[in-house]
Amino acid sequence: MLEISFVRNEAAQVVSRLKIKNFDASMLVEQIIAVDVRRRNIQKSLDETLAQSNQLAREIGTLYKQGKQSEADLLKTRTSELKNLSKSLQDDMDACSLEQEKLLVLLPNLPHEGVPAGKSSTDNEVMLSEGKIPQLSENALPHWELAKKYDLIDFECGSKISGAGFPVYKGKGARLQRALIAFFLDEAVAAGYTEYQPPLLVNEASAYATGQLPDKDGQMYHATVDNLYLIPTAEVPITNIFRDMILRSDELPAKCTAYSACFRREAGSYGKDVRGLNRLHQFDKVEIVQVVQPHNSYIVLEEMAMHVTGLIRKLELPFRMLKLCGGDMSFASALTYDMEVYSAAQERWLEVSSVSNFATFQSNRMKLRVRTPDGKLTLAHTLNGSALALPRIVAALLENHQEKDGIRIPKALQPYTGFDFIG
RNA sequence: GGAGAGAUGGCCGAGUGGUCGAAGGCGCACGCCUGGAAAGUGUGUAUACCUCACAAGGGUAUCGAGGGUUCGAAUCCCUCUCUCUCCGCCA
Repeated sequence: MLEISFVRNEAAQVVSRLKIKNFDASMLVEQIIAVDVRRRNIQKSLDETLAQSNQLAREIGTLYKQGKQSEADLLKTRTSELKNLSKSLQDDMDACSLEQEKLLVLLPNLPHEGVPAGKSSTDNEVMLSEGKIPQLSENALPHWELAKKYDLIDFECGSKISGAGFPVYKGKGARLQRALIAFFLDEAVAAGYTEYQPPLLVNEASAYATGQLPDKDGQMYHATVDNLYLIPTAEVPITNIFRDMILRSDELPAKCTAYSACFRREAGSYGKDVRGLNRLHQFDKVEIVQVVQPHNSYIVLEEMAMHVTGLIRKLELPFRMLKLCGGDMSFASALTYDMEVYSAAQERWLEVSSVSNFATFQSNRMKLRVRTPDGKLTLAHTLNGSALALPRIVAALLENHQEKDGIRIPKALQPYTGFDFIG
């Protein structure tokens, strides 16, 4: 959520910068400012009215103490009018604030200056492209066939137990999952992140703070009896650790990492994109999150992106790094890098990580602030990224490293799997 | 799930209707003291919004959240949330 003071003072800038995201904000900004003017006028009258009744109450108190009953009673007659007035003003004020908030959350985050214009994923900028795309033999298999052949993943069994999109990992397949999680966590800890184990179900306030609510309501599983949401990413509980906090500047950067299962309804997805591990309702992911001071958040974004590319490199997978164009960026992001690995048998790029700087967009919603050394309060910047999402990594690992009679495990992973070959 | 106790500022902790945004202590910041430090000592130390130059000054709100009683509530009443203790259940 953008700050109201910013929208008020920089309305033109808000509108022009959101054009990069193909978002026409002119009407919305106009409405917001109109409500803001109304709100401030109401507050002015409300404050005046309350000041009067406070003053009156003080006088009445003094008169009682002096034993001047009748004079006090006389003053009392004046209070009911003020009370009615302040009550109705308060109602107006509440309605106005609510409306303003409702409108304000409809505004996407402003894209960073470096974000290229564009409509869709085809307009993303390739920043980096690395690794050799393997030349597979004629009878190379896609990962879902490999998973079956080597008895690593049972999709049908998962369907029986839960439904499509809930695979059952088995034997070396299950061990590979555990190995990847441990590997990613160890790498993050080595890079200075503190490991967390967050709750997998969160309340409404948390889902709202990171922006899943209200806009992505239908994408989360909702346990309605207890009004809890299954997390779509560990970003939600981890970032919410810092909700309603004022941090000292020496407590930053706060670097957190967490493994979690992630749950996504993926409403509306279908077709070959969802085949095998490409898109699931439940999957595993290690997330990295940073809370930083505003001045260096973009440097930190680069650093986080490098951490992610380092992981992919160690897994010996061909990848590319994209800077997302305005049209392909998420609502809350100011700048996003996507990492894609090449899945050789499917002959397509798969997104395995998305690293974003949200600047103050999340911190404003969740009132996350830093006190700078000179005593001033300012909103912190939040960033996060997948490091990494497992399923597509597994897909690429199986497909790219397949050989005639099995699958080779990259060296970096071998200490974690305990085997170097799946055959 | 049943019974009880509680929730006050960064922390501890006073405060049962009146000028309380809140005593006192700790912590923190700055100053004095000191050769330097400790001790001592003085001052300051919540947040949001409005007014306004994001200054000073002023106003309003906030003592878990929401509602109510009252001229006036941290203090009384109601609802909810959370924490703790005991019992039950349980990986």
